[in-house]
Amino acid sequence: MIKKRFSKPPLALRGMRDILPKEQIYWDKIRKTLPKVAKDFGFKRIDTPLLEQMELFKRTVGEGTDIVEKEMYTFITKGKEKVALRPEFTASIVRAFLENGMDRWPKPVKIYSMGPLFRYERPQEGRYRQHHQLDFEIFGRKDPLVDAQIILVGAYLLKKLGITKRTKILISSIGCLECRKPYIKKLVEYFKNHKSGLCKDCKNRLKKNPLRILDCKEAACEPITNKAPKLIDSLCQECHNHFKKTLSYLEEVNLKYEIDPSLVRGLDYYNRTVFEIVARDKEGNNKYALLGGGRYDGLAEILGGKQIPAIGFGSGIERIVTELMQNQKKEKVKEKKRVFIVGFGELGKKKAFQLFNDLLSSGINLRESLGRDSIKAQLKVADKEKARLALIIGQKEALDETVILRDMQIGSQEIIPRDKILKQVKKMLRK
RNA sequence: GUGACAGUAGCUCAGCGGUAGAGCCCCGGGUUGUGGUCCCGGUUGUCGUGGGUUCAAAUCCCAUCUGUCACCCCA
Repeated sequence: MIKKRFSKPPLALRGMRDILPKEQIYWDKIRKTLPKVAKDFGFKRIDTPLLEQMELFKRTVGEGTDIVEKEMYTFITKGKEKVALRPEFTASIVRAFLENGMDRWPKPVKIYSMGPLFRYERPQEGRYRQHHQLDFEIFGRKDPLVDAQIILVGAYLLKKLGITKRTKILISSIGCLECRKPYIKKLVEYFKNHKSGLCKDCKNRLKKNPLRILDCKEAACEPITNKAPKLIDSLCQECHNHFKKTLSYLEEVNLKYEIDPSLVRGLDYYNRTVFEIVARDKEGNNKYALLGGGRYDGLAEILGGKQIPAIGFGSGIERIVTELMQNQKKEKVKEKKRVFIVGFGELGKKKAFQLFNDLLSSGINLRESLGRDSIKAQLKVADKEKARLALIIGQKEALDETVILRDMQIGSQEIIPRDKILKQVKKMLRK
């Protein structure tokens, strides 16, 4: 018979990975923290389908862009419908918002979600085709206090996760369409005048995506981008005030921020406040964004609803996990007080199995390896599992209704009557 | 989508035309029923996949897939 190992089929699963138990402990921490943070701020959970009509994202992202044409995970179903694996949360959530009449809910409507997102990209570290994000959105309020509040949610979340140390809040405003259009004209003009000094990519961006030039990392471009007109300085009066107020609210809750005019959102539906919380390395350089978001007052309208002001952020879970793993020294201190059950011989195994069952709801952290025969092999596993105590039952103990209680640290042991064992174990563990 | 490099045991890797290897992990044992150290033994591979060159390919060539890095892009 030919043994053929089943492995991930090629092509279709490029950029997909398995998340193993070792990493899951950090995911658990996020899964546990998220609802608590949500509750503290009054956010309710929503889950939307992984699949949406391709049209939804085409409309929100804008047709003809790289995002739609080469980076969206799209396919055609048996029923010949064009669908896309969701590339982001916001569009799906706004769709759900409109479809479920949430604009009639008491405002503000605060919802959060967490789950996989997909992009059809060439994978590299930290950029998988399936990745995961958590997401917070507030609908129905255009007050700048809400802008500050959503940033506070992000900062609070990171704090609860224990990764405040090397983070920084970056904030900017990209204004509204009215301030942006003339600004982009001005910007393009400026870059055209300095075109010779720009790097090759930026010359390209000049036509396609002039805003991106602003955060080009090429040394050659830096002096030019530094002196480029800033969107922040071209805001209309209303947007300017909104930004000022947002900043002052941040100060009220002691959030330190840095204004970063190079913050750009790739999508048109964003307006006014944009922000990121970035992780920094030991030297203080920005490594990558842990979360990022912004205001999108126009998105609901794009999807055929009425105008609904909204703001939110998303956060890449893989990156948070990376951060958590780096702080891991602190995490793993807690050593579990484990109790290991050993049974051997036919009768001993039976009684040990029974003891295991009896202790299940006692709150004791139990382990066993009763599938092994020898007492030696079982104690070996007990040692590997760092058990504090071992409860041993062989033929003799089974008949006498007793249990050997062995202290794995000292190596001492005593014989305890079966009906006193729970009490004795608890007593020993308290020490 | 473009370019560079890589893929050999569960993991880290050596071998680079002539019988497929090491360390770690895993499993078992070191006489009656006791772990950590030590000692002994064992399992594991279509050498990523397909084709070609050759008497002979893990080794050379081509294609392909996957990964890593950089670019494009970054919701």
